[in-house]
This record gives sequence, structure tokens and C-alpha cells, in this order.
Amino acid sequence: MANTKNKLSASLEDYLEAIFNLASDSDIARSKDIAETLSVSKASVTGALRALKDKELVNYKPYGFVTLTKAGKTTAAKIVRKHNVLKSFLADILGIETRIAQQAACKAEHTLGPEVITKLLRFIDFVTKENRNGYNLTGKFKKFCEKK
Amino acid sequence: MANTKNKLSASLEDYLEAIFNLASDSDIARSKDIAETLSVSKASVTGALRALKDKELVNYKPYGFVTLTKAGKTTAAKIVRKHNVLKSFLADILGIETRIAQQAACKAEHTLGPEVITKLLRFIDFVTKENRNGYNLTGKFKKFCEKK
DNA sequence: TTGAAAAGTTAGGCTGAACTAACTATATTA
DNA sequence: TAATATAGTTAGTTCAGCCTAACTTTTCAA
Repeated sequence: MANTKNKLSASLEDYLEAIFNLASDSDIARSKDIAETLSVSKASVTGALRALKDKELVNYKPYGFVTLTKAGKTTAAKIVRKHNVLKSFLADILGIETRIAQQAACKAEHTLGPEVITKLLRFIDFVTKENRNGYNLTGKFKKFCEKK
Repeated sequence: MANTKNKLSASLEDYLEAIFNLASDSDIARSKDIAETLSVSKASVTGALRALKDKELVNYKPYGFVTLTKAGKTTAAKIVRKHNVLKSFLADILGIETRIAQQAACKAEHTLGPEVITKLLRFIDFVTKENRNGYNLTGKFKKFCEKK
């Protein structure tokens, strides 16, 4: 019963996401890299790892490697999915510059609930379908933005 | 030179927005009402008012009325505009239930920058125009969501 | 016009999230 | 393999935001 609470703070979500991304190739994440990714001190990372371990989302021992638990992977994947849906909407449909879309997704991903993300994903699918069916929505919107 | 910093925290933005809305009819906002609106203690409101006064966004004296300064009005109006654009997108285009759209807008309004809001507004205009021109995008999306 | 209720403030405490500085453990390489 | 560089931890601090409890000020009605 180590798990203190189920809801993650925006900050802890960021850590989890960073670990997920860092571990995507090597399977493990190093403290130092997490710190660099999030522009945070190593001491802050240690603190976050303890909190995440407490919630049973990471396997962590002082001076040891960090890996995600099963639950950690699931949670992280959800966050990453949110991020990608958002970014895709902002960049591909609204036509916002990649870098800005990326940044915006990073922040908003913590605030938007499942209803919004689901609908957004559905909307992306819809637009894709419309584009395929000859009604070039994205193109039209782009034109609309350019004039005036 | 009371202004300590220019960037507002999400929390202070919430206070400013609440004051703006409360003052929209009576021109003044009472501490108690701010507290109720934000579900926060009266003591927290006092703290926030001091911070906002420090940034020269509200006129505030202990035990006195609260009004927005010129700068406060401008800033608050921006926040409210963000909120409305977001809510309109979520509710009118994505078809998300009003209450949920409202809540989501409350949170996301603090994280999205001007580029996103501008584009979103443009997108709403675009969809409105398309709807008027006979291509019922919103309706089509609604249908698309229903089937499957 | 005064005294009780309502509104607001102050004091003090808690938590989360960050920091620095100093320490410890691990890894590397001469 | 020992010394040094790198990585990670611990201790202690700060700050924002919130809280409660106790106090002060203002308002209003008998």
C-alpha cells in the first residue's frame, strides 16, 4: 500500500513522460538525462523519483537505474498519447509551427480531460477522411488564414 | 515600481478573471464573492489581492472595495477572451457538453499562448463561414461522431 | 446608537516543487 | 587498482498557494 494517491500532478506527469521517452530505446532512464530533459536540478529528479516510486509507477533504488513499472508504462503512454493528439491537432489542422505546437501540447496535456482528447482525436480522423474524400479542409483553412 | 514581475501564475489569472466577471455589473468585487467563485478561503483571497495590487492590476486597500486598474482590465479581458474562444471551440465545434467545455476552458486558458488562441479563433470563423456557405462542417462532424 | 452578524485580515502552519551546497557512490582511465 | 571524474543523494532553504483559528473592521437592524 505504498500508493499515496492516484492523481498525478502536472509536474509528476512531466517526469513520467520524460522517463517514458528516455526509456523508449534503452529501456532505462538516467537521472541526469531526466534532469536535462526537464531543465531541472538533479536533486529535484531524486525527489520526483521517490514520489513516483511511492505511487508504484517506477522501479527505483538510490544509485540504481530507473525503469517504469507496468502501471507506470500504462500511465505514461496515456500522457504521451494526449500529447500527440494535441500536437497533431495544433500542427496538422490549425497549421501552427511545430515548435510552438510542441510547447503548447506540453503544457495543455496536463489540463485536458479524456472527453476533450477523445473528441479531438475524432476530429482529426474526421478531417483526414474529409481530405481524402476530396474536401480539402486543411488546405481551405490555410488559404482562409492567408487572406486578409 | 511596485510591479515585481509581469507574468501571472495560473492562480492569479483565476483571481483576476473572477474579479473581472464579478465587477462586470456592479464595477466592484467583494472578497467573499471572489472566495465563493473560486472555492477558496477568504484568507487566500486577501493574499491574492495583495499580490495583484503589487502588480498594479487591482486597486486594493484592506477593508476597502476591489476594482481593477486599467492594466488589470486589459489583462483580465485577454484572459476572458481566451476562455471564450476555447470554450466556443470545445462546445460549438467539437460538440463537447457545455459544463465540461467550461471546465476544460478554465484550465487550459492558462497554458495556451497567443498563437494558439489566434488560430483557434480563426478556425471558428472559418467553420462559421463554411457552415453559412452550405458546407455544414459541424453537422457532418456530429454525424461522424455518432456512427460507429 | 449600539451591539451582533457579516466581511475581511493576520498569524501561523502545511504541502509541493523547485533550488544550492555538500556529501556519497559508481565508473573510468592512467 | 587507485585517483579522479561523473552521477546521484541528502540536508536545508525558498516560494507560492492553500488552509484554519483568532482577531479586527464594517454594516445593519432593533
